[in-house]
Amino acid sequence: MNIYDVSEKAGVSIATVSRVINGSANVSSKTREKVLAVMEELGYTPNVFARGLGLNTMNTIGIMCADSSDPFLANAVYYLEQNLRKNGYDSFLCCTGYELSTKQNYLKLLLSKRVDAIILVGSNFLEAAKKDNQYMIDAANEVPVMLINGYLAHPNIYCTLCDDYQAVYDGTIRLIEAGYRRPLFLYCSRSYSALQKLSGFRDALSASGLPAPEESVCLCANDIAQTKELLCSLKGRGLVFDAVFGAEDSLAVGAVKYAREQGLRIPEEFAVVGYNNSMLAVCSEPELTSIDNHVETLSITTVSTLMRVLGGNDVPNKTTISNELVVRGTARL
Amino acid sequence: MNIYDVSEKAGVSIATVSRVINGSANVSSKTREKVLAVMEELGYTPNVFARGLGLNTMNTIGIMCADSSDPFLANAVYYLEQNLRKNGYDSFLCCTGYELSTKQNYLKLLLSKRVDAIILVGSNFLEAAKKDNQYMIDAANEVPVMLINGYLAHPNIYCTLCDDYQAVYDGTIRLIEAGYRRPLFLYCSRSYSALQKLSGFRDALSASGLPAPEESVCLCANDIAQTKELLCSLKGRGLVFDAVFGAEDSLAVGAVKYAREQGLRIPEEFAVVGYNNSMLAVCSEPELTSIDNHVETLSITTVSTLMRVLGGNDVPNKTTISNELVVRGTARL
DNA sequence: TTGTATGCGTTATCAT
DNA sequence: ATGATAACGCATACAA
Repeated sequence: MNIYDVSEKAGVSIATVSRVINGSANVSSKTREKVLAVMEELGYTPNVFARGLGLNTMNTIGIMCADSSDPFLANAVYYLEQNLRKNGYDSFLCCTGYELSTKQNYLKLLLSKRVDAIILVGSNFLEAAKKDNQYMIDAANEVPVMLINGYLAHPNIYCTLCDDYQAVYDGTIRLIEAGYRRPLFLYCSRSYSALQKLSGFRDALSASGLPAPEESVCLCANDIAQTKELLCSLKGRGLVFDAVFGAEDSLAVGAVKYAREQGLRIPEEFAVVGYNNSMLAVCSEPELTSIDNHVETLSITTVSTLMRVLGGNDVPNKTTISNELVVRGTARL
Repeated sequence: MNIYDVSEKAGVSIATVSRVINGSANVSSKTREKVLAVMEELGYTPNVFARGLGLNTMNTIGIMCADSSDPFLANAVYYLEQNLRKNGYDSFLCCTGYELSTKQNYLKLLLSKRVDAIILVGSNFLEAAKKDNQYMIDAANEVPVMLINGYLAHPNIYCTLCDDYQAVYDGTIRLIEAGYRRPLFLYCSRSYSALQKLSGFRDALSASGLPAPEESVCLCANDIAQTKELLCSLKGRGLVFDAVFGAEDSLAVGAVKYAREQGLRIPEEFAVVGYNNSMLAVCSEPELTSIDNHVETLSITTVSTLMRVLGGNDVPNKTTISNELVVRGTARL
């Protein structure tokens, strides 16, 4: 079943059938209807490979994310897929894990599949060492590369980020102003985004004239139970803190569990702020005060930016979305 | 940059280059190495479209799920993608939403992309009306269709499910034996899986000789806060219940919040059991006793079954995985 | 408005 | 073991 079958049955040439398929104006409406009728009758579908061979595109976007079961990434993937489809693009999904070499391989693989663009979701794609980001630059030489929550200045790389630095800075200031003088910052990755948050926290301490000892920030595992244990042991070792700002909601939930175990009243004696405003925030008891980074907006913006890029428009390389502090029970700010 | 460039530079014909690419045995090792060297030097990558045109496949599997941000589905998608890739297949992701016509369209779209098989994740793809499942049967006439958590008896449709009926049946029995004589079942969808769970609950009540009035099961929204409200209003209307079995963890969390608001002690006065053993389970306070449906096993089994099908093996149409009750704080069973 | 002929980059068949 | 050449199904430049 191919274009020849249709053309034969419709009594026209394959060129005409092709024109109908591609909505060319140069077809008489009578011919068009005849052809459409035959296509319908035969249940004809153009062969995407033959089509791709000529056009060298299959209207497909490669999406890479480290782990699509992470709630933030899962949401992003969902919104991306939906919006890409609205624009007539399909999505090739790649869950790369967190290892550099794997990411590099998968990116090459996507390119070899002739995707029209690549979207990298999550700041974990940005490596600390500059040369380790070369693979993204190489990719950008072939197709547009979109970064969600990461920033890399290079032609044909377009970044959409939420202002993590500012969000944590502002949130920390509000914690301090609310009377929590010894906030502790927890994070669980050295990604671009995590480091931004970290800076925001440190700068807020400085700006408030509070001491910012090394112990006021702590790297930990992205796990509720382990976070609780960590906090217990920190407390056991004499560290004093009256609030926890988690770089992820899961860390914040761990802090809530810690407070409960220690018999600390939330939010009177102990405050907790999370990040992402995920389902965990409303699951927690009390519910988490958390920063919403507007995943949906982030995703929609990325797609619309990409569409403009593919349309040949001139587009800014960096778009920043502001976050929002959602106040709930763990911190009345 | 194509196969001709390579053949020219290597001083062989394109046929030989093609043989090298495809690992044909009929190439002298000397020639092979020469060609490989040239390919490496030129950074040559075969054109997937031309390849697809000849082979009529691109080693791609279509994955459909209603909403990749649902934790259960997100996990499944993640494991599927990983395992498919291990087997040399790429994944086309489609988030279809819950509307029938949309699902039908997306399935057709995947077929038109010439995927080698389709995996439908989640029992929400099975409609109550038999004729509404015809679209899957149509698809099965073209490529293997894999169902995760759904059952449809038809050639070329392969189902992998966890035994939801048995899991809920057993769990309910254990609740009753532990002394909770008035369990309430909450569910939030009419999917195949949800109905299985419902039957399990009802049968457990009967088997225990307990009355099973219509009010002992309740359809509600998949939302923590709304579930809590619903339970409060049920209680207000005089319904008596001392345990809640939620068809999803989120419903169970809602029940925990309800108990807290009512001042009921968990698990002494009030027990809660969830389903999926998701992150919500350990986030909740107390942590949820929940049924683990082994998403990873489910996904791995699906992929390995698919590989056997694609390999031309004879494969059973239905594989059932048993679940496991994970006991935590909300019900000491 | 319509048809003819060619190219797209492979794989596969057939010779050699 | 290797090479020449015909599909594969479509889009498109060009001709009519």
